[in-house]
Amino acid sequence: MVFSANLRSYLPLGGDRASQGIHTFMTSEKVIITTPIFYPTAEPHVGHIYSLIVAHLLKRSFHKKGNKSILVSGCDEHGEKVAQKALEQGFKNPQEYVDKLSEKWQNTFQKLDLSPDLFMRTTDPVHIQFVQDVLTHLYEKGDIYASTFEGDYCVDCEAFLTSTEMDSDKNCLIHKKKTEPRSEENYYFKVSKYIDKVKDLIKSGSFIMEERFAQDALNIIEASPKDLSISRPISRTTWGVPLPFDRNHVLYVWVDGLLSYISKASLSKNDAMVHVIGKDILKFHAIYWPAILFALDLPQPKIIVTGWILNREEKMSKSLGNILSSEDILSNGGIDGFIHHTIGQVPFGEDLDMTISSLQDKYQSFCVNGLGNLVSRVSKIFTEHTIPLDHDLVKKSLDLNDGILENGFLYIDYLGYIQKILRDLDKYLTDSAPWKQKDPILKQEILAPVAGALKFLVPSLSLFFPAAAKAIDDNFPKTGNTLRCLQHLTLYPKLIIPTETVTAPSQDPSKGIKAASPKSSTSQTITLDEFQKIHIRVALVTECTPVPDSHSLLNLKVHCGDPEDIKNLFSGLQKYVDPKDLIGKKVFILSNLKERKMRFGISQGMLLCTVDKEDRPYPVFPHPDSELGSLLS
RNA sequence: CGCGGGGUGGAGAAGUUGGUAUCUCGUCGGGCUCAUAACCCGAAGACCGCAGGUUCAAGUCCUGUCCCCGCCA
Repeated sequence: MVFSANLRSYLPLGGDRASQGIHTFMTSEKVIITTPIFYPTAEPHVGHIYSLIVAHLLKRSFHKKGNKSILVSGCDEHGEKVAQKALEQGFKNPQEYVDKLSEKWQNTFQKLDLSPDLFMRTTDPVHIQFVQDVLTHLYEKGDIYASTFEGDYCVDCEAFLTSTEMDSDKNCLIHKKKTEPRSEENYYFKVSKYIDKVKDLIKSGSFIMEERFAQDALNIIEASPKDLSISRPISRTTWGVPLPFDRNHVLYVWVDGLLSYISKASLSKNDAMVHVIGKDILKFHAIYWPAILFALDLPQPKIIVTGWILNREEKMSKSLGNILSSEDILSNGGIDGFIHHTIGQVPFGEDLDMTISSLQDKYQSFCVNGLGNLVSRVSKIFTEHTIPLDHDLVKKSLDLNDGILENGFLYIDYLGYIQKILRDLDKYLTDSAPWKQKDPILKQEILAPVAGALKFLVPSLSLFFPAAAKAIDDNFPKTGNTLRCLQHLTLYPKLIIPTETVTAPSQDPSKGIKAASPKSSTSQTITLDEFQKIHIRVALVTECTPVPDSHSLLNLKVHCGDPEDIKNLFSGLQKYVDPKDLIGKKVFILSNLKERKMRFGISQGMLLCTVDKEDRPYPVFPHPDSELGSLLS
């Protein structure tokens, strides 16, 4: 792919063509990293969180390379629509409304542990003063002029319509009403004065990450009006920053929003800037924003365009009801699974599919079964040893931190490489079988390189999973060449999925289901037919003994009314139930479960239990009068 | 013919300058029992959208064609 080389040229990961981009950052006083500022009336969803994740990842990368940085995110609180919503919701004034909303956004970020260094609100007096200073400056410079806009206005939309929003007779497609020609006085920013500079910037290749978006941007320039309308008359809305030179107008929200990147983070000539944006807002960041920065004689940013997160291949939108929220992330494994799902799955700029079950999947396979389980098995038996730094596994981990990051790895590759090392460690453990080793010294020697490798992976891991990395680091304290292990560490709890997924949703070939709303996908329904395939019967326990060599299993012999037809069952109840208490009891078993060979024998069914808060199992007992063999129905 | 992206095992994706089709998940079989029902090994499964062409050789280059998606506030 073309963009790979391009991407390397300015990400802090380094690479062949790194010189220009990296140089900018390495010599800069600080790097301002931004996400888009969000529209507060929306519910925070995975798309917003994706851009925050990328921004945080960049910040940690810059930090690793020794750059100072400040992460800016926030809410875009002005504009006609916000004012309108505030009114609808019965707020006295828009300010009260946005106060409430932005608090909600800040709380969400905090809950996800993704708070920015600077949470911008465009209603902040400092920001407003800055914006007005900028406007005054541009006005005095002659870059802003007044002009009359003529167009087709729909009274019900309260907006000028474009040709696609009207039929051939200039009727509004939404309201089916004739539009009226209207003219409105507006102020314009002279984009045209700087457009050649902007084009050159785009063509330089060090501005926008992927060539295809650069090409997009150039196409958009050709198709756009020469100058940008930056004001709205107060007859339409008063909820915005007043133009300092004409109090009958307020500033267009987009300009207000763009300036929030620097109004409090204070961009100086020696600073650098990276904007993480979605591809839908390319126009403002790739054309108007650089033009404004040129006009202000400030340094130009780099732009990282992220793709969309799609749910069943539809762009997420409220109307489709297929938005995955921050709550969905938290209740399906949390942020680390999400990070692996996004950063580890597609390069920046590509779209990716995400559903509740894919979120669960990523969390379960990478976090729980991968990293979490590895840490668990090592920390269970490892106590204390010197680290052999010459071991291959340890060397790989060290290399990853010292060299490979500088060597043109993309994040997606980098994360993949970490995963590869984790697999190597699992394989090493299986092959060298330290649990078979009776001599504690030799056992420690086998385990030492794995613990060491984990320890040295910490800086790499912390790029992506700072909390988990810290937990590992703390659990394996190092003094001199000695590594200790404090406790058996469970990094990621196993995901408890509230309802049984009877059929794997990912296999579902029906394409009609578009709105995989959180609600419907957590309470998946099955048909009666499907339920009737499940045979849950009353059975009598005839024998019950602990399984030798097992610390958790009980071996049960049961029958469903015919004493000749004995079924062999295993159940992990040893720690919780006295075997004698079960003998002679009626229980529920899943009787048509496929036979499965286990280490201790053949399992021909499943004893049904429920669990308490601690996951402690309790067998379920039928009514004493229940007939043996009768079906639960 | 508006611009752009895409069609590769059941799912999601790699596949730079043409040279043995790769990875993750899932499925099946085996191993292991330290670990969170986990981990390790192996296997099955792809007419690379379709049709032509260039070439000793095409997922990759060319032409045509069908389908999906985004943008044109």
